[in-house]
Amino acid sequence: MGQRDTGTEQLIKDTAKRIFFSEGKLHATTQDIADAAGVNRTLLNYYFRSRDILFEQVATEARAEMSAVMDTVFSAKLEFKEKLEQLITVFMDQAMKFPYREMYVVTELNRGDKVVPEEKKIRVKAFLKEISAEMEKGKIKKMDPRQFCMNLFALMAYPLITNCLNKSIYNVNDAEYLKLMKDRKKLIFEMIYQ
Amino acid sequence: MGQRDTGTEQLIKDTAKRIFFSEGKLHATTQDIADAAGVNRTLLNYYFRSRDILFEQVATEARAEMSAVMDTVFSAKLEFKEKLEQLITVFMDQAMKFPYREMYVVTELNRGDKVVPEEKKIRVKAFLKEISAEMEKGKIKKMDPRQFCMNLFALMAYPLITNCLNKSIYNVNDAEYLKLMKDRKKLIFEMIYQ
DNA sequence: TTGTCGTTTAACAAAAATGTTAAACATAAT
DNA sequence: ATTATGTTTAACATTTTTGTTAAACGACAA
Repeated sequence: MGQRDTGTEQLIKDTAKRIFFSEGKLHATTQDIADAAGVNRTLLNYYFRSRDILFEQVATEARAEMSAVMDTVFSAKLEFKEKLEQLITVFMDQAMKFPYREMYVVTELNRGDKVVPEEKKIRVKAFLKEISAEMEKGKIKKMDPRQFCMNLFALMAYPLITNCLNKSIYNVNDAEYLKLMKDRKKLIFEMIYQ
Repeated sequence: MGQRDTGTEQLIKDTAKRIFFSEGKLHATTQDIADAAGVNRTLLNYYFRSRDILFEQVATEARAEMSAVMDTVFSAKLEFKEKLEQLITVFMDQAMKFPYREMYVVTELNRGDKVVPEEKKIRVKAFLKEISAEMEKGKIKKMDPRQFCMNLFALMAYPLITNCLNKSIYNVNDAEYLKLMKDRKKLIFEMIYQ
């Protein structure tokens, strides 16, 4: 029995993710993706049956990837401070590769009336508790731990999404921008942890 | 000569903006917009000639609106502290009305290879200088003033964009979410200004 | 009232995007 | 070499989205 697996299915998904998550071309068509992958568009239907299925699969995997990355950090047996440092490193590296990934998930949610699956909340809840504990210790400023979380992810993700605007407004080139983003890792940590 | 102006042109633009900027339906078609506005789709072509022209006009006006709001604050004759408070109030109110406005601009930029117009940078530059001055005074933590700006706008804009995700992750309803967002105004100020 | 002119509509046309089919191709097993 | 089976392609069909046209409508002025 010939189980050939030429890797085309994966290539298509990876290309779609690159276009959506890295290049931020949220309006890309199946033809755009096929062209970028260097394959016949029919293959998208062959492997995924329909555009909607492909797009949703991409969105589902995006959510899973984000969760996976976060969960490795969340469940690590580390002191809060170290955990936070690692979270920033890991998340920022991801966000620099795929700045628009969350945006894709959000816009796909706004498109239909899909509901985000009721998973992982447990991990988040545990992390929120760790944050509260750290506030009690006076290590971080007291506030609603959810606000702390939102602050953290906002500081990491947003500047990368608005890349093109920032470059224009602040007059920075690609290299300089990359440096600014790298510096942010340390900066963010110092900002939210005293 | 009959200059009637039934307000339809404005209605169409306002509806498009609502769908794009408030509801975050970045994939909306001309038909979607016409339906939402309760007008015949032909009118979109009558008033704007083509979809692309309408969409670009919406994007252009979005940039102008954002600039206008910011400029009123930037050019206000206020002490830095008061200016900052006002900026947060004004921007957050806007962001709560149109959470996806910047996203629309960004995705429209990513779509083609448009360049963002070389305007307003002067105002921003002046504001960056004010920030530097305030750092010298020890009022805010020393850092690249561009980082300070990015922090500020990230903290304000991001949680609203990821609304649907946050509600799910943090298990909050609409009312609670609204309160969290309102509280952020004060919280953000206290976070970046000592 | 009648004609003018901006507005709106429905019907039609064109273009763009997606989906389907059958056949060609390639590789591994027989 | 032949067969079986998964892969790829081109041609075609369908659906969706966008654009055009001519006619209907409605307020206003002459």
